[in-house]
Amino acid sequence: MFARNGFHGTSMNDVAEAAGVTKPVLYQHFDSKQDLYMALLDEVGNRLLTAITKATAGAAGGRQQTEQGFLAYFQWVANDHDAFLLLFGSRASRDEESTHAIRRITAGAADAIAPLIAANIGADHRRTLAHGLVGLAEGVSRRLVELGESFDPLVLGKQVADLAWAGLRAVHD
Amino acid sequence: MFARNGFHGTSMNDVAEAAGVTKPVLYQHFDSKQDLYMALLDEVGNRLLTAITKATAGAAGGRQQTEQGFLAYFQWVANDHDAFLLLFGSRASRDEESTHAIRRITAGAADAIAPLIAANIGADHRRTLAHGLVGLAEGVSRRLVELGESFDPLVLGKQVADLAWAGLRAVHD
DNA sequence: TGCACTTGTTACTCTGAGGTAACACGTATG
DNA sequence: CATACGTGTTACCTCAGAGTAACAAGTGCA
Repeated sequence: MFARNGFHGTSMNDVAEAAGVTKPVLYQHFDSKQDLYMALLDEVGNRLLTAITKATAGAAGGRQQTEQGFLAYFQWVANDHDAFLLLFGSRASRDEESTHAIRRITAGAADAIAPLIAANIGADHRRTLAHGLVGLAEGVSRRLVELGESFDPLVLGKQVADLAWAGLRAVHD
Repeated sequence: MFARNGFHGTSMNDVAEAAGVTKPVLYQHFDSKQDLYMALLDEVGNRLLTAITKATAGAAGGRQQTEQGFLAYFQWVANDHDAFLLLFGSRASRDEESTHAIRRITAGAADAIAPLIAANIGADHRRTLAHGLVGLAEGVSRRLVELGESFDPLVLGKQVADLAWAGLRAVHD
């Protein structure tokens, strides 16, 4: 519900009805709407980070890691469009608290990417580009998900990794 | 106000107060809060699109266009952080209508980028990568703006254009 | 001076939705 | 059978905030 209609577009009654219960039941498990939303963000975000971390850890060499990392990302998206929309969709409205939660996720993804970037540039420059590559995957995914198109993560991962890897080899201070 | 606190985090009283008037005055100019918000999105978005279009039109050759395009983007961001946050910040909550408005902007930016991509790939693949590059610039900017860091658009544009251009030369079907 | 018009303000209505109090129903336990 | 408890529901309270009605105050024109 949150993924598709946003935080403010989803009432606790909506959530309760979708869960097949009534509102007070929700409040037995979560202190507030915000609390429920945060739990959801954390859950979904951690799944993404875990997938990426595992994928890059299990690959040898920068190029392999790049491909596996993007592959894991796009598999995560393809596997659960709603999860992507919840974190990165345009409906995801955020207050102070959830903004931090999302920032933690993107920063985590960037941290996984940063080491892949040529070492002959400054740390700050590298972090900046790392966040750019996270945005690259996000931009690609948003278009496909919001248009409702299905896609092959294998193909997409390869295509985007090609661009990213070649780009990363070219950067310098 | 909308850029910093989001649509739902900003009341019409807030807007009115910031404008030095009272609420009914706003309703003499705009039919509804939504109407005001949409006018703002359109205004700001068109400024971005115009800047990019002009920049790429005035450049000769793909590489030049790439650099000038990203430069224009980052100049727009550096010049008005709030404008960026309004369209792409994490606080930007969006209903159906504003989502379309934003999509029009990103699609417009992608359209300006798409022709730069090597022609030996399918049109769909090209559009996908174009949206990815828009996301690239967005990801880079979001980090810098939300961290409140100031930056030099000239340097940043060059760095990102280097990555993008090298990446674009490497893509194939 | 007096009337119409523009432009603003104060003070109100009303609805959506978050959150809660009180109550009903099924099930283990003495 | 009766009591206590867990788990759910209905029905309510409350309040922020969008939108409006009624009213004040300055300004051009006869």
